[in-house]
Order: sequence, then structure tokens, then C-alpha cells
Amino acid sequence: MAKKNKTVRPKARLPRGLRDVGAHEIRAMSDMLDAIRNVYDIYGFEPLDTPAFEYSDALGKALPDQDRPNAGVFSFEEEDGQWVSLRYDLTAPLARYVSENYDGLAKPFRRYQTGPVWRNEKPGPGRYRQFTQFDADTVGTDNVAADAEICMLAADAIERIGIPRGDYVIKINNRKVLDGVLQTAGIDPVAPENAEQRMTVLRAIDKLDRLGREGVALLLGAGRKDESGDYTKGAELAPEQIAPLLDFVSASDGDLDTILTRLRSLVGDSERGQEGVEELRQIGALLAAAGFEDDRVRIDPAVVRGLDYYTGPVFEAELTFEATGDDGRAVRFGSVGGGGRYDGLVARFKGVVVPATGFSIGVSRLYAALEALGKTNSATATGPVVVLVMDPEHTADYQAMTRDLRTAGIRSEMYVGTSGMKAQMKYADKRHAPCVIIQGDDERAAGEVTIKDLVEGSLLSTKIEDNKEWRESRPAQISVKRDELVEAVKSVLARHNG
RNA sequence: GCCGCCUUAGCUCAGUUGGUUAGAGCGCUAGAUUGUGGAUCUAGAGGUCCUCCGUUCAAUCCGGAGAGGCGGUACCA
Repeated sequence: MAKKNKTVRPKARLPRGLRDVGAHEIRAMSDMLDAIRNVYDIYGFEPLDTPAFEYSDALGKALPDQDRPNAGVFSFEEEDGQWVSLRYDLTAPLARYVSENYDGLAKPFRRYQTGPVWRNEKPGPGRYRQFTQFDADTVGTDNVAADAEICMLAADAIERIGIPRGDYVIKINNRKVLDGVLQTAGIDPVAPENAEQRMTVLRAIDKLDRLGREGVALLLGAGRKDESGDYTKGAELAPEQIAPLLDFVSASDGDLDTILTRLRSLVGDSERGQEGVEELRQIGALLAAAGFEDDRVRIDPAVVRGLDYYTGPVFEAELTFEATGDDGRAVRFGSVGGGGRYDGLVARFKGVVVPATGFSIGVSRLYAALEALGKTNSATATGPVVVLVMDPEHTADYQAMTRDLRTAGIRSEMYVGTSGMKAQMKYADKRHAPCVIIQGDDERAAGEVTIKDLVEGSLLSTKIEDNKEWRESRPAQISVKRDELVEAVKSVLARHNG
């Protein structure tokens, strides 16, 4: 059988890991971003925006994997042979900006920034290749007061968008403390030859909440095989080295002083470790003095963050409530943001150490959480008032009605299609129009317009089964003089917006 | 990257032991109803059965490769 000669049409589809965003989400997201922006503004941070892509080397040096510069990042070559990359976070562009404008900036420089970032990775549940972050950073001071403030800011921002206190927690740890524990275990954390092992240890600890103590122990030792048969190489630590690390990550019980005392003994005489504990103590004291107790911020040694550029305190914002997903299963949202101190990031441009600390909110995931909580506003889902075109000859009249409504600040539109009245009614219904405006020959002759309340009409329809009755009763309609249109529509709208 | 499952209409899915015309429900368009969104009845439109290669007289179905989706795992700046 000869195949029919069909025209090859392009398939309407989006590349994987990308998605379109509809009206409802745009409105809700916009409200959310406004709320966060408001908090950051109140804290004295200044807005900044940078382009979507930068020269690859300006972003790329932060890449842990130098062998494959294209892995994880979207890059393309310009005509002059230089490579540019889409930004994968907002921190690397900030480092570039600060370095480029260093002399003109008031230091410490505090800025906030939001926008999409792109990652060329395999998408997963709730993970996309384009998503939005909202960052706040303080650049140019090593004062732990800056770190403490970042934590307050993160907590306030999350509460402002509608996550109640108790449903989230900002967890704080310090890389230096972990390094101290490593040091007492006989591993020099700053020696370059141990860098890989140190990161493996960090990643293992990062998985504590998912794999438990046993799983982490395996990853710290020889390695671990998961259910799907995939094998993860471990950090090859000896059992006597693993034990103190497990004690360390499990040291989150008790109040601040208890935890600090425990950490102090775990880091032993490691100078770096003691320094880290002292930083945590100061941050904890500042937070407590500002009224941020452990219902909002807490020290948790299991928080490490995957990044290797963090040099001191690290933070993670976690949602602690469970929601029920579409499939009825409980969904934990987990981490919705994170950050920490990165004293080395600007140095790679400037050659001088410019200490910095910051926090990044993953607004896309936060939005999903809000949606699950039912906290996104759906009130704005009401559509416009629709002016029906009963007779195309009088389009100008309908346009005039629409203009009058718009002038009065009422969201409205004249039907701009070419279908008949029934289709226009269906259209208005689908748009969730609160009411439609009808002016046919009868109304025009009387100098009137008919206003049909669709919300009320829909309620009445459930009581009517006979179609003839439904059509003839013309429920929820009123007729008013043409010049009373705006006032009458206002009163209809007022009924439903109560 | 690795492992598993999946891909048939806009959506959810049947089905063909390989054979001429691939179905249902919902949705969509329209008519019954000269000007009324719901309900009811009727009709209509809509398909490269994911793609390519192979086996075959013949492939949506069998074999191989690839793409895409879902889930896990790894990575996550």
C-alpha cells in the first residue's frame, strides 16, 4: 500500500521541561512576587535586573564540572566565537555586576532580584528547565549580622505570601562546623586533594531526611545501591570517622544552647570548627533578640546545601506541612529556598576577597505550595462583562456601551467574533462573565438594554428541567434605559463581589 | 547519566491472534429552538494508531533504533 502523500506538519509542542503559564497562575504569581518584593524593600534592599544571558566564563567558573561546560547550562556561540550562557541562577550575575561596578557601589551592597533562570537538566516532578527565583544578597561584609538578617528576611517573606508560622522553618548551619568535624575525624577539609571527598560527605549528609541514618552511613562509607539498582559511590570513610559525622547531623535536638554545646564538643580543638560554632551562636543570639524564635528559625546540622561555593553559614527554607496531591497521596514540598555565605565568588573577578551572603527563594515551588494550601486568590477569575452583538449593523452602538463600561472602570468587552447569539452566550459563560449586555431590536426601539446576570441565571437553571420554560422564563434578566446601563451593571457586580 | 513503566481523536481510554471502513465516553461545531449560557435529542467535524528502519503480499499490532511522557535514582550552581 502506497502511503498517502500527506503534508508534513510541525508538531505543536514545547521542549521538555518547559511549560506555558496561564492567566490564573500569572495573576497569583504576580501577587506573590509583589509580597516578597515588599518585604525586601522594607529591609532596605535595592532592586537590580541583569540580562538573561552572560559570557559563559563570567558564569562558568562557578561550575563544579569544568570538563563539560555545556552540561547543565544552555550555551551558544556568538559570531565572534565567544560563548554565552543562559543564567542558571541570580548569584553568578550578581558577582559579575558587583565586580564590574565595584567602585561605584555603596558597601555593603544590598540588592534583590527576581527573574527566570534556566538549567539544562533532566526535568522531574515539579522541576523544570526554566523556573523563577527571587534573591536577596548582601555583598561586602563578613559581619554575621548580615547573615542573621538574611534569615529574618527569608522568614518574613515566606510569611508575607501566606504560609503561616509553624508551616515553615528556616534552618541554619555552618560549613565551618562541618569542616571542624571532618578535621577531628582526621580529614583536612581545606586540602585540595580532599575536596572531592568533602563534597561527597556533604551530599551524603544532605540526604539524611530521605535516606535516614543508615542510608547516610552507607554513603559515607563504601556506597549505596538504591531500589532501582543504581549504585552510588560512597565517601570511603572508616567507621570511626563516620560515627562523629552521624552524631553531628543528628545534633539538632534541644534548644540553642544545648545544640551549640554539643557542636562545640564535636569539633574538638579544630579552630575552624570553633569559629563556625561561634558564628552560629552569634546568629542565634541576633535572631532571638529580634524576636525570631525556633518556631521560625532553627539550627540544624543536617543542612549542608549541595553547592561547594558556600564558605560559612548556610540556610534552607523548608515547608513543614503536608498537602494532598491530585492522586490523593501526601505531598511534602520540602525546600523552597536556600542560601548562605559565599565569600569567594566575587574574588574570582576581583582578586580580592569580597564577602557576601544571600538567600534565594524558589518561587515556582512556593507557588505550587500555595496552590496546595488553597491560598492563591481565585477571586480575580471573574471574566469581563460581555456586550453581545445582536445586530452587526449596530456594532458602533455596542462599542459605545463597552466604552461607557470601561470608562467607569468595569472590565468589559464587546463580542468580537462572528457567531450568533447562542454561541455568544456560550462564550460569555466560558469566560466566566458576571453578566452580558443585550440590545436587540426590541430594546433599541424602547431605548433600553437588557442585562442578564449569568451567575444568578446559572443558579436558577438548576431548578428548571424543561427547555421551553428555561428559554421563555429568561431568568435573571432586567431591562434598563440605555443611559442607566453603567449604574445597573455596577449594582449587578456589587451583588456578586459582596 | 542509570533503572522501570508508558505513547491510539482536543481529553480519558477501548481495540485489532498482522488484512479493505480503527471505536466509546467526555469535549468541540451545528440543528431541534426567527433573540438566550444549563438539561434533552439529532447530526457533523476531528486520527501519520509517537517517529524511522527492518521482517512480510500486507505493519497501528512483530523485531530493532530513536524521540517524547511518567516514576525512581544520580546530579542540582
